[in-house]
Amino acid sequence: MGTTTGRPRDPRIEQAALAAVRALLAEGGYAAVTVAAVAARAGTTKPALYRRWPALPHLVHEAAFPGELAAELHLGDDLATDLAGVVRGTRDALCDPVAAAALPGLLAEVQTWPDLHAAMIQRFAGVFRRLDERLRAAVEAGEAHRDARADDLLRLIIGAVISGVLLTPGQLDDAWVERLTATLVRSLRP
Amino acid sequence: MGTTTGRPRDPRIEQAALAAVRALLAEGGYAAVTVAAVAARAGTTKPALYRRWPALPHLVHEAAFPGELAAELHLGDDLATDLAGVVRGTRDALCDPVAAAALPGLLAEVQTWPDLHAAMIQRFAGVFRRLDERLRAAVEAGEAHRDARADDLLRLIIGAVISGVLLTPGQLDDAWVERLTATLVRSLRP
Amino acid sequence: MGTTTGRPRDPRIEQAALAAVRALLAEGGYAAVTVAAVAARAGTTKPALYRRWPALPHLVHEAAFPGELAAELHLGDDLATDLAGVVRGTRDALCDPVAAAALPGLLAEVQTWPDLHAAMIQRFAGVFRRLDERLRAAVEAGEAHRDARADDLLRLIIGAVISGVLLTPGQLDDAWVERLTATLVRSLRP
Amino acid sequence: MGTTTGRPRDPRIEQAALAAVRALLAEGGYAAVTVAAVAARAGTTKPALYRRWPALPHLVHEAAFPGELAAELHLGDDLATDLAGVVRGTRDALCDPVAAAALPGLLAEVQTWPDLHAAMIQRFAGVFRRLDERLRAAVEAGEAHRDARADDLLRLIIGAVISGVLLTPGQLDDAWVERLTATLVRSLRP
DNA sequence: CACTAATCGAGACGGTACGTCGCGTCTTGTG
DNA sequence: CACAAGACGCGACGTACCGTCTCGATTAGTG
Repeated sequence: MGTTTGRPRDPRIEQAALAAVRALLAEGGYAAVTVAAVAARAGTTKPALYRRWPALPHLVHEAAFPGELAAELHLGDDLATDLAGVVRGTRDALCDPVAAAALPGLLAEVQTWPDLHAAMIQRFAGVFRRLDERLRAAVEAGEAHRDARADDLLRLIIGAVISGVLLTPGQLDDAWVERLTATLVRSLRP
Repeated sequence: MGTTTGRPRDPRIEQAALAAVRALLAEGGYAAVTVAAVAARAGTTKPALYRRWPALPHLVHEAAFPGELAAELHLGDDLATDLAGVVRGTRDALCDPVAAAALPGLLAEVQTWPDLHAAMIQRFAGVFRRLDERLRAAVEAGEAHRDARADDLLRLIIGAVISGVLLTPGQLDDAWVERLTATLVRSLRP
Repeated sequence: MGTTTGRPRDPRIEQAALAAVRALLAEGGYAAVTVAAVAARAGTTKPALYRRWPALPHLVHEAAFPGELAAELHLGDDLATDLAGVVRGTRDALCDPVAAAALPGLLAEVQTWPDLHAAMIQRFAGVFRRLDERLRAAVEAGEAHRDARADDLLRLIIGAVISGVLLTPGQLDDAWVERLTATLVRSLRP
Repeated sequence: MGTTTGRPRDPRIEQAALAAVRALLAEGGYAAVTVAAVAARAGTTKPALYRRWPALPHLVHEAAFPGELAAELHLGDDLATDLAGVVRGTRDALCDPVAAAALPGLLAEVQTWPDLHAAMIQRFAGVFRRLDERLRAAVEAGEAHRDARADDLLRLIIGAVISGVLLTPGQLDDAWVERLTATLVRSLRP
C-alpha cells in the first residue's frame, strides 16, 4: 500500500538533480555542491531534493557513483591480466574527475550518515564476488597460494587507489597500474 | 623585528586548545569540533585560536597528528619483522580513536586547504625515508627484488589502513597486520 | 448542467471541518489552524477541503462566524436598552474564544483575499439594517438628533469591540458594556 | 558589563533595514515583507536582522511605528478642538500608507509574539496620559461629565480608526473626523 | 444496465519563507 | 602586542506550510 498513491514524482527532476551535481562537482569540487545550488541548476527547489534523498551526501553519492563498479569488468584471462583489469577499473572509477571530487567529502560524511557506508561498500559487492570466484579458481589451478583472500586483496587495491586519489592525485597512471598489478601477482604466488 | 614586541602569547592556550579538540573528537566526532566549542572548552576565545592556526582543520590536524608517525619506529631486524613494525605503527597511529575521528574530515578539507595536504604527507616523510633506506638494504641483501619501490610500498600500507579505517573499521586487528605483512613480504621476494 | 451529476459531496465532511477548525482555534489559536491539521482532525484530506473553500481563511471565517451576528438581536425597547443589546451582542460575538482567536488572523488575511472582506462585513449587514431603522425611529421620536448615522454608530461599536479584543482582551466586561452604551446614548441626545 | 564588549553594530544596517521594510510595505503590502527581501533590499543578510530583532513582526513594528504617536499632539484649546486633534492625529498615524499596510499583520502577530502587544500599546501611552489630564481638566471646568474616562475615550477613537482602516479604508476623511469629534463631544457633555 | 462525472481517501508535488548554525573576521576595552 | 568578549557579514542548512495534482476506488444520477 502507499506505493502507488499520491502524485507521482516528476522523473525529470531526479535526472536534472544528478546532472546538476555532476556539473557542480566538475566545476567547483565538493564545496560547490550546495543544496541550493543543485536546486537552482536543476531548475527545482530544495524540498524537492529532500523528498528524494535524505541528505545532500546521498544525492552526491548517487550522482558520482551511479551503479556497480564491476559493470564492465571482464575476467577470465590469466590471473595477471584479470588483476590488471580490476586495478585499472577501480582506478578509472575513482579517478574520474567527478568521482574524485566527490570521494573525500563522501568519505567524511560517512561518519554522519551511517547508511551511506553500506551504500558505498555495496558498490564493490559485485567486484568482490567475482574476484572471490576468480581467486578460488586461481588457487585450484595453483596460480595462487591457499591463504589468499579476496577481501584482503580488494581492500589492498581500493586502499591504494583511494590513498592515491586523496594524497597523491595524478600519479596513478598506467605505469602505476602495471606496477601494482605486478606486486599483487607476486604476493599471490604460491 | 616585532618578534619580541608586545604581550607574549599565553602558552597554556595552545595546549588547552589541542586538548579540547582531542576531547571533542573523542566525544562527538569531527562534527562536534566547532571553533566556538573548542574555544569554550579551552577557556579562551575564537580570535586566540585564529592567531595560532589559519583555520579549524589545521588545528584539528595538529591535535590529531601531533608529530612524526615514525617516532617510535624500530627497524633493523629481518625484513618481515621490520615491515610488520611499519604496518603496525601505521595502523596504531590511524586507528587511534582521536585520529580515526579526525581523519575523514581532514582528508575532505584537503580540497579546501591545500597547505594541509603538505602537512599531512609530511607526517609520513620520516617513515618513508627510513623505509626507503631499509628497502635498499634489502635489495642489496637479496631479500627483495630490484624493482621494489618504497613509495609504492608505503602507499600500499597507508592505503590499506586508510581504507580500513574509513570503510571497515574494527577489522584491522593483529591478524590483519600479520596477513598484510606476509602479503607484502611475498610481493617483495626476488 | 452538471450540477447533479457525479458523486455527491459527503455532507459530514463540511461539518467535521468546521468543528475541527473551532477545536484547533480554541486549543492553539490561529497558528494551530493548518490545512493539514484541519484535514487530519476532520478525518478527511486537504483536497476535500479545497473543494469546499477557496483557501484556508475562508474556512476559518465560516467556522468562527457561521452566520449573521444579528441572529438573536432584539430591538424595540427604549433606545438605551436597544443599544445595550447591540453592544452586548457584538461583544459576545467577537469575544467568544473561538472568534477572538480567529479575528486577528482573518483581518490580516483580508489583504490577501479581498473576497473575505465582503464576507466579513456582510455579517454585520443585518445588524446595520435594523440599527438603521431603529435610529430613524429614534430621530422621529425625538430620542436622537437628526445628524445621527447608523454607519458611524455601528462602526464605533465594532471598532470599540475589535480594539478591545485585539489590544485589551478581558476588559470588555458587563460594566464596559454599560459604560459604552451610556456614552453612545449621550452622544445621540438631540 | 557586556554592553560595550564585542564588535559594535554597524548603525547603517539598522536604518537600512527599517527603510527597506517601509519601502516593501508601501510597494507590496505586508505579504511582501519577507526577511530575505528585507535583507536583500537593505544590503545585508538574515542573521544580521535576527540579531537586532527577535522576529520579523518586531522589525515591522519599529519600521511602521517608529515612536510615540503623540509626538506632535497639541492640547490646550477648547475641548472640541483638542479632541479633533487627537482624532486627526490617530487617523493620520494609522492611515499612513506604510502604517496601514503593516497594521493588520502586526495585530495578527500579537497572538504569536506577546511582547509585541506591550510594544504596540506603549505607542499610545503618551496620548493616553495627556488625554487623561486634559479630560480631568475638562471635568473640573464643567465641560465634561464626571464619569468620563480617558481609557474608554481613547479606546473608542482607536477602535474607530482601526476598524475603519481594516474594514472601510478610504472613508476616514476629514468629514469623518469632524463627525466623530462631534459625537465624542456630545457624549462627554455633562 | 452500462455510462458519465464528480467525490472520496491518500499522499506526494512544486514552491516560498522561515529561523538557525557555523565559519572566519573585526572592533572594542583591558592588561 | 595579546587577551576576553562578542557582534559582524556571509553562506548554507533542514523544516513547515501553502495550495495543487495524480492516482485508483466509490457513488450516485443519466441515457
